Amino acid sequence: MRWNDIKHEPCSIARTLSIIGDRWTLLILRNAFLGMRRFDDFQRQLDVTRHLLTDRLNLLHDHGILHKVPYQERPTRHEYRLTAKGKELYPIIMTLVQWGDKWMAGDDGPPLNYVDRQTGEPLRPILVDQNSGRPIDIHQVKIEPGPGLDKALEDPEFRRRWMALLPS
Amino acid sequence: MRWNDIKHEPCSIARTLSIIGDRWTLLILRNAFLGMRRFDDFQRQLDVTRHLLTDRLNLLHDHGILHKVPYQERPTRHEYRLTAKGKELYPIIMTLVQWGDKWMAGDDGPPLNYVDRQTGEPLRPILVDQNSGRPIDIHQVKIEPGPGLDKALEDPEFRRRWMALLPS
DNA sequence: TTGACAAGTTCCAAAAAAGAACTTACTATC
DNA sequence: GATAGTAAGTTCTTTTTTGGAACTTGTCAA
Repeated sequence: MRWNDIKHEPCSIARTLSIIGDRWTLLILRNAFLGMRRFDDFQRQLDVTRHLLTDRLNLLHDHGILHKVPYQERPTRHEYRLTAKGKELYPIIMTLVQWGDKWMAGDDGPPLNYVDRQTGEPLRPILVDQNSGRPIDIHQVKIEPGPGLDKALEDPEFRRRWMALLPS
Repeated sequence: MRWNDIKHEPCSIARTLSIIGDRWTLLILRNAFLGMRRFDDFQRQLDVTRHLLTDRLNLLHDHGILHKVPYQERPTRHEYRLTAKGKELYPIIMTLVQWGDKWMAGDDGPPLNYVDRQTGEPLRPILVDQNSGRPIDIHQVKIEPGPGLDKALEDPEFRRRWMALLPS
């Protein structure tokens, strides 16, 4: 499968990764969540080529994850800010942080602490089910066909590849 | 910055992405979380080259995210199973699913439903703070220097790039 | 008028991924 | 015991993506 095809996969993970699943986009978003807004700041922090950065910022803009707010005319310069859609990526960032803090921090411990702005207490993010309030446990989760599946499975190619994974 | 350098960044997100941040690894893990274990099954489902798949499975194995369990001798064949460390990536997968279900599902709705195995109720994952039980809100989170930061900032190169982002 | 800057764009070289054929170490079958 | 089949790779070549450096545009500032 080509990378450019995965946005058509009948899978929310694949579709999400088709936008943010490349090497740099989540790091751009990390910086955005830390308050960064300007092209040059991203460029200096990430030390990637302007070419690549232009491409990724435009991609995030095209997908409505960042929007451009002019901060100067003649020439027009934009800030890149998170949209509501973009801000909802925060749980993804936080779960990445949490796993990294636990498994990738060196002997010195994690480089940044995430604390509650009001209480100053360290945050311990945990994924729970909104209905029951119980932590989501992998063994507790069951996959069922959803409304968007039937259409996708009309394509025999998809059926061939997905059959093994799908709930019967 | 080169991709191969990001594992040395003083940032848990960057370090985590140095393992799972490429185009295919999270899709491999998605399949693993759906119960997939064998090389050929991954290969058929993802339709990537064996070369790439070998590389990624070895990488996940090297990092202790998958472990190999022989299911046959002569020749030895292995199953790739999630370790405890690997299973803890589940919240990342679930938050990706959730964002994708909301923002990337077509008109037909999401392709798969995630339900509670016991009750059959749809799961609504939400990230909360384990202490307070309150949903993690981006405006509620404050970044503070952590124990691993000082060592990293001894490198003037890191300081140059990170200064703008760090809490004062 | 000259220099600098922000945000790109163009061009070329280097790295990564794709595709196909080949290899190894078996098992099963005729 | 020759032949075919299979799982998991490996090697080789082509294509795609990324990186690096130089160039462009529109503007401000000295």
